[in-house]
Amino acid sequence: MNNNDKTPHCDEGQCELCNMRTTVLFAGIEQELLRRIQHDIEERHIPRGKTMYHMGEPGRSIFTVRQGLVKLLQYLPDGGERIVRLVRSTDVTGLEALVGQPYQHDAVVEQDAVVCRIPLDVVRRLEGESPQLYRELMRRWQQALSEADAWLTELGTGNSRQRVARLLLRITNEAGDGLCSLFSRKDMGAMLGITTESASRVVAEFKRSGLLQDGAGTFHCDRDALEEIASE
Amino acid sequence: MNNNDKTPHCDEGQCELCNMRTTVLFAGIEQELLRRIQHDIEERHIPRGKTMYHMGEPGRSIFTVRQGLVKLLQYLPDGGERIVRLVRSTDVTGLEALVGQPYQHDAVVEQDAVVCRIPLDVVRRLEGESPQLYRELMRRWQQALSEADAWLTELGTGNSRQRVARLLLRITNEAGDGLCSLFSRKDMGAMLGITTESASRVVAEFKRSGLLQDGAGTFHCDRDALEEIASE
DNA sequence: CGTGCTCGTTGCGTTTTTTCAATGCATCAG
DNA sequence: CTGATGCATTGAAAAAACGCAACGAGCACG
Repeated sequence: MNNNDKTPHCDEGQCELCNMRTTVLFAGIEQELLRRIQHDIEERHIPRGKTMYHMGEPGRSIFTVRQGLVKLLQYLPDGGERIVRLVRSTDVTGLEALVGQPYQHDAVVEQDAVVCRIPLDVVRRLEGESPQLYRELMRRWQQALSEADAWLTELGTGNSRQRVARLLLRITNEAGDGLCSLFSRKDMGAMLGITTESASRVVAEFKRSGLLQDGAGTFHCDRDALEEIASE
Repeated sequence: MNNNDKTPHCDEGQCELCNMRTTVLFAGIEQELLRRIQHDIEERHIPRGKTMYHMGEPGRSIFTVRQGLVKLLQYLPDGGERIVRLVRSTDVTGLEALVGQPYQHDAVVEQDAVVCRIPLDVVRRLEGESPQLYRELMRRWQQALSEADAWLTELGTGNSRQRVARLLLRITNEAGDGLCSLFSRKDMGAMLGITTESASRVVAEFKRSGLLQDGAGTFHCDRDALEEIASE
């Protein structure tokens, strides 16, 4: 169904050579162990708009994101959708599969992504041999939980100007230069619990007042001014 | 500082006899193992209003809740507070301690609680001997995460009538009889991201229209009507 | 080149929520 | 008993957000 770009195993570099080896899930796993499982790990290049997995589907794999950005969606009784989390480089998603649950979200690629799909039974095999992995999994879980809490506290409270400001601060957080690429107004609304129009109005206002400067695909944020708004 | 009611070890029943043994964290742990650690597990009776642990404190224990209800609080830049999750019977909280993080919330008792405090090193000892425990911990983590997502999707979206209705459905969920004890309007507001007054207005309206019937401390909810409102 | 489509923006009237203030009720200490 | 305190409720005006519609820019497609 998804005719994504698949490769049977990492071809840009074996897992043991993977540039993210020290930061991602398998940090601390012995090379020897890693070599044995790398053929079962499938690297996928997934373009914007594609769905990695669907809510309710039985979870047979977990995914580490190497590049790009993935949004996790849940749905309201009335059909509206809400983005509950963003998954980016070095994050893991689909962890619910590990405890036998179906996927809890639709995972939709927001920026072209490269992910590694790790089948459940591979994780199981590793678990048995490397208690390190447990520690690493727990860290990921806690990270997701922290993210969820922050999402609720920062992005789900206050008026729409504050929410948009906090969102902008959050997505420019990593790079200190205040640069970021913007989400669609619809997505912003779904993240902040406001309407598309409200998101648009605030963004437009920020642009007009120079807080947000357009620049070839990416924007530049006046972080100081935004922090002012975010915490007033 | 907290002069809570402490007992050095479970006195109402040893852990191996604990009535919740099959449902809580140690489900599946061998009796023999359990016997060796039970003296390090401290049962606490904590009255309403007390704080189990504070945000930012180094996490040295995790807690299983046996009775009562605990709310997890986070704070906004402007000083406002937000309730991000509720912890109740058979739930575990303070898991962030397991990955070396300070507590992420203030944990405040909402209904008189009985909790078991499990020091980190006890968990560590068990981890080494019983891989079962990992499975169980992951389940808890996932549960907290699901709860956080649902909180965001259900309680953080829609107008105040819908939010209150969903909250009521949620807290009457377990018992099918539609009975529940109500939170203060302030807490409801902090859970739903609305003001105390808005929460009060909606509750008062529900009472007037018979959706919510007062009855000696607890209330009775018309779940059908509430579902109607929640999903309109 | 025109057509249809999506998306961001903006206007405008309506609805919802907030904010500030006042009132009533219960509890508790002295 | 009495005054203080905390909490729920309610009113009224102001502020914020929504819902709907219109418009224009950009883009793919035939």
